[in-house]
Order: sequence, then structure tokens, then C-alpha cells
Amino acid sequence: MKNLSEILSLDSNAKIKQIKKGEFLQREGANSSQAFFVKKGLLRSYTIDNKGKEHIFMFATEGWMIGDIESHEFNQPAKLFIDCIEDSEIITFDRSRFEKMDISNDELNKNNSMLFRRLAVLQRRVIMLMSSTAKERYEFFLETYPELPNRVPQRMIASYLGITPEALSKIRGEIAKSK
Amino acid sequence: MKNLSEILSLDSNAKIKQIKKGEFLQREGANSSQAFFVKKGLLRSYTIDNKGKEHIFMFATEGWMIGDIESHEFNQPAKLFIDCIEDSEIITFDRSRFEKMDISNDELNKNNSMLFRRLAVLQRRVIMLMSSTAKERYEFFLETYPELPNRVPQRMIASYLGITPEALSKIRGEIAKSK
DNA sequence: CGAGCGCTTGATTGAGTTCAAAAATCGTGG
DNA sequence: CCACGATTTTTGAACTCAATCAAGCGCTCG
Repeated sequence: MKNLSEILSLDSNAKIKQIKKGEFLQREGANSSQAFFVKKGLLRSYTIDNKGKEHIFMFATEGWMIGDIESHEFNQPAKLFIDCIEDSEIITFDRSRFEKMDISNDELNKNNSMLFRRLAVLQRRVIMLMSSTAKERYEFFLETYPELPNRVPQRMIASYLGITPEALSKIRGEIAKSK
Repeated sequence: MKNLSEILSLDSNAKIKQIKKGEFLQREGANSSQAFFVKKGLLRSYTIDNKGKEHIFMFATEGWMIGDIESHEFNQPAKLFIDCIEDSEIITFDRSRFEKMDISNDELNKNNSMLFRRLAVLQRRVIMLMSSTAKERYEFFLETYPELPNRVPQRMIASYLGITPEALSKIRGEIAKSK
């Protein structure tokens, strides 16, 4: 059975790209129908709010897909920036093309369960943001993504957790002290 | 073309039910493979955190589906309570059955875009929770769901927004004053 | 080697919580 | 249909967690 990466490479519109740390794949306001599959490396998507502060929406490591679903779904210009945290290798494709692709029922089902999984992750995230303190969110992050702290600068983790870098630094201080 | 409600009614496992305000469809810890399609009325799903506080994850009005995706997806006992805010008419079905249902490619595609839409809503919610003040979140809620404030008690809106009922009351006071 | 960025630490501030009590609204039985 | 108890909403005062502001340290990479 074909996997997602293989399917994408069959689409003539899908293109493999090498990108360097710091490069942008999408900027706020751009056309947002592109999505990206990460073969190797690490991307992030984020917004900048009206006070100029960054808020990281998600990280995408090997095997993940990343794109601005909201903007695409509601036909708006992009609200998310997407850029590259490590030198990466990605597959770029057009989402609307992907949606119409003539692939098997089975593959659609697989795509479906990928969406369910992503929904589950977001459900968890929303509940965390509503019910947990900064420290609890950080500890949950460490359990869930144990490899990311080694690849992502502190301030980006803070931005993902919805707190300031200073607050995260103090939390880490506390945790270190209590051991 | 069949719509979702019709498809569900073809499934022998799907059942139409009348439920009264206050009735539970799912409790924390229960088997979570059920999902619910709302034909009429209003449901909500929520967690209770370790301090005993309720956090509403979503409301579901006519035409929406509601279920505990996270628990089902990760094969855990339910984390969400689901209960009834108004007398309602719903279709109950087993999600795993739904996933394997022999429906057309076209229908699967439709289901797919429903999932995308739901993802888009959650993307928005996460960004709101990370970047907006309580007042901004409330104003956005009013714009997005203008009919809900008439059907849902204040304290539940507060719980959905991630703030206390007292805080929401004060925000409403301010807004009323400034007009 | 120095300028800039990232992390830490401390002092101050502020949005929202908690606690408490009064006012308004709801719903149910008589 | 009204009355009364229960639940919701409002209002106020004290408090708390995290944000903001500010200063200093340590790296690195140019």
C-alpha cells in the first residue's frame, strides 16, 4: 500500500525542496493553499498578534504535515507564518489539488484518520490551555515531545506554551531546584 | 446526494433518541467510541480539572457532531462529559462503525472537508486562547456564535472562554457602560 | 574580539481569580 | 398564576500567577 509520501510524489504538482534554517515557506497575507510534508528537518507555524508577539501554533518534525488550515478552509489570506527551524527536506503541494486527487477509498480513509489524530491533538491542546498552569503545560510538553527541547530554542517552546520566555526560564529554575 | 444525517440513518447501529435537558450522553471514564449528531437542540462537551472546575470544550447545535475524539483516537476511557443543554433530538452512532462504513469516495471526501472545517475552528480557538485577552475572546465569541448567548447560561460561556463567571460579568458590565 | 542574541534573575505591575455577599432570574409545587 | 427556594448574575475587596520592565551573564559567529 502506498504511503502518504509516495502518493504526494505521484502528484505532478508536488515538489520536493531543500530549505535552509530560517527560510520562510509562507508569510502572513500570502495565498495559503499550499501545505508541506516534512521528510526531514523541522518547521513551525505561528501568528504575530496585534501587540507584535509571536505565538507558535505547531511544530512539524519528520512525517508531519503543516499548513494554514484555517485560512484555506475559510478562503482567507494566510494568518500563519511557516518557517524552517533546521535545514529541511520537504514536499510542497497544493491542498485543493490534494483534496481532488483520484486516490483510493482506502487512502482517503487513511487521510481521514490522520485528520482525526490531528483533531485529538488539538482537543488536548485546547483543554491544556484552558485548565493548566504554565508549569503543568511545560511538564506535559516534555512528556509528549521529549526530543523537541533539544532541537528547539527555549523561547520558541515558551511561545508554543503560551507564556513568556522569562516565565519559562523561572519554571525551569524551580524544577531544577526541586531535584 | 445523501447528506450526513441520511447516511447515519442507514447505519443499523445508528439510533435516533430524544433527550431531556440535563441528561448525560457520556460521562468521564466511560467507553468513548460513541459520537452524536444533533438534529435538534443543543449539547456540550466538557472536562473537569483536578481542582474540580468545569471547562467546556465545545457546544453542538443543529447539524453539528460531537464526541470525544481524543479519547477514541488514543483508545482511552472518556475524558469528556457530554450532556444536554436543551431538550434535543440526536442520532447516536458508533464511531468505529462509521469509519468503516462502505460509503462512496464522494461521501468520504465530504466527511474529510467536515474534518478540515473542524480543524480550522480549533486552530482559531488555540490561537485565541494564546493571544487574546478575556474581553477579546468574548467579543469574538459573540461575532462567531451570535445565537448562542440566548440559549446558553452566562457561566457556561465563561467556561467555554476559559475565564470565571465573575470575570465575564465584569467584562459585560464594561461593554454595556461604554455604549 | 566585540556586538548581538538567548537565557537568567529580580522588582514591579496588572489581568483575572478567589472569596464573599447582595440582587436578579428561574423553575417548580401548590 | 403566584410564591418561594434555588440557581445565576452582579459587585466589591484582597490576592496571585504570569507579564512586563530592566539589568547582567555567557555564547557564538562574523
